[in-house]
Amino acid sequence: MSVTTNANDTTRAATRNTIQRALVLEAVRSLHNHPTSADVYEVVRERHPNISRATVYRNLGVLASRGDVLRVEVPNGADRYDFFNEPHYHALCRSCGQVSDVDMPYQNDLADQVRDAQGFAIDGHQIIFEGLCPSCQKR
Amino acid sequence: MSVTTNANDTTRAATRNTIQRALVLEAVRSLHNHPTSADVYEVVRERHPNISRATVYRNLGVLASRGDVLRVEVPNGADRYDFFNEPHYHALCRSCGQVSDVDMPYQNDLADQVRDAQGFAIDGHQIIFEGLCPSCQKR
DNA sequence: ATACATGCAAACACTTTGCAGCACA
DNA sequence: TGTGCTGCAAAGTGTTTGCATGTAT
Repeated sequence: MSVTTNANDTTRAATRNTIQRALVLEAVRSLHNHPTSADVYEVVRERHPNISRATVYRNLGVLASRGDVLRVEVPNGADRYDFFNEPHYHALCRSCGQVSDVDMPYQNDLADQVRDAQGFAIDGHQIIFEGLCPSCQKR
Repeated sequence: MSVTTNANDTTRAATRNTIQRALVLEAVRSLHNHPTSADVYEVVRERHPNISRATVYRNLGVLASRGDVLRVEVPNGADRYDFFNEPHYHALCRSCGQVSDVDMPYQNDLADQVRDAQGFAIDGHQIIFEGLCPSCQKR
């Protein structure tokens, strides 16, 4: 019987483990400050100078859709990435745009408090706290 | 005594009431679907064809900072504007990007539940519910 | 009269995409 | 050995800015 490739493994799409992808993942895991794609690019480039921005963007996308990293979509700013993958909330600095994790219980039943969502089928939420980060408070 | 302009009125910066600004405000007030700047531009252009995008952007900024309209900064999408200026929450359609108001009590004391915000001075928050809008549910 | 506002175009920040060649499985 | 991935460049989207001119007050 000729089984072509690995027809049994339907759990994950065929993806390749390239050096670039591994370096991108490693960079996000090592940077605990919600790096932007530009931050990741700079770090990866130290070890792999020829990598292109497009590859970083593409791999951040792949890793995020796999759940290996968390994409934090910041209003009016570059996306940021988080090595921490449990659902949680973020604080955004109004002044410098820095993002931090916020330690607060996850509100699993928040949508229950919604009285009317104009017919939307709500399946998730995010909370972004706004304020000033420690260093911007001092200025 | 020569009082130059209106030196007594220190409450508001000197702004001019231009046709363009009035039309932008009117457009946001008439569009109850959280228009983007592009939507506003299109509407204003019907009556004032020569208006430039830059003027629309500048006026939306002025009106938002005055509090005449509410700017809704959507992650990964164009800013949207709301004629409704009380604090409230929004729902974002994952599929088409449409934004709707959500009827839910405003959580004035939400920040009290934060155990640790890494030293951030939190002064506000936003909640964005995510899901599918009515028309995208049917597809 | 003067300074804020406009229109235009260019620049900007961030991200995606088309394509030819490369390399992992 | 094939197709997923890469690097490059170009294009795309949304927004801001420099500058000369215009206009509300």
